[in-house]
Amino acid sequence: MANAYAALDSLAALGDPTRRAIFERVAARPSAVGELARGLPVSRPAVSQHLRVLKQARLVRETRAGTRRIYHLDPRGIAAMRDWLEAHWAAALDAFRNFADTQTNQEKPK
Amino acid sequence: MANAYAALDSLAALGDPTRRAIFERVAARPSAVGELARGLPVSRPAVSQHLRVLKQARLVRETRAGTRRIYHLDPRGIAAMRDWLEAHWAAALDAFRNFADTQTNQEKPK
DNA sequence: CATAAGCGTTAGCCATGACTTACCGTAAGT
DNA sequence: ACTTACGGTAAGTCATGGCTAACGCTTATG
Repeated sequence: MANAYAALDSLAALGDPTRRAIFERVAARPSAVGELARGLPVSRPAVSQHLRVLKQARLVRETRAGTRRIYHLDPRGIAAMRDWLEAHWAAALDAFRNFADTQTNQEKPK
Repeated sequence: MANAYAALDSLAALGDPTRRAIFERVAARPSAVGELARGLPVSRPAVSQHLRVLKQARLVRETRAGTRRIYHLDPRGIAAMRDWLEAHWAAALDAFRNFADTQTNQEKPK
């Protein structure tokens, strides 16, 4: 169940708002560390530490270009989250229908 | 705008492993608070507090049945996460292709 | 009315982790 | 070789939040 753990890591990683901001910037365009730090209210080492977490969660990958590291998205982490979420999405609908059946008294329709 | 924040709340809420455990149990079957607490290594008030966070994130909803509160899934939070993730899933693939192109050119942005 | 069951809430403790400063390694330019 | 730019790492501080114990409210049952 290594995939399941990867999905959990992704969720935990994106739980932090600063990491979400970094993730969305990297999603918009592959960027270097200093470049990301300049557009955020935190220091460069903080960005570096966040990128390490995102990397461990398989959400980003780095490519060295001279002294710079270009970070871009890693589809693996997103795919793991996507699979995890789709499974529970199906369960949510099932449970909801099941619950709605036993509640068919005064429930207002959409 | 409200939807975007809802998606972020969902991600933050599921970032905690205990909340994920509670969420998955509720997803499997609508349950009462004490019932959930008995199957988890934390106290009942802890479960209650986690359920409050999950409720604010639109991931669960409660229904009163006598003195008990039955918690079941709320599709809204999952749908918000799903939409957010699908958007970045598409961006991930785009950025990935885009990155592959600039790799052959050795261009540096900005 | 009295008792019990089921939960939410509060107060407080404590561990996790997010952040900064300082430092060191590496690669490119002069 | 020296200097500059870029970024990962270490150490230490501080706030966030997850947890428990204690309390009170509400509803069912005798």
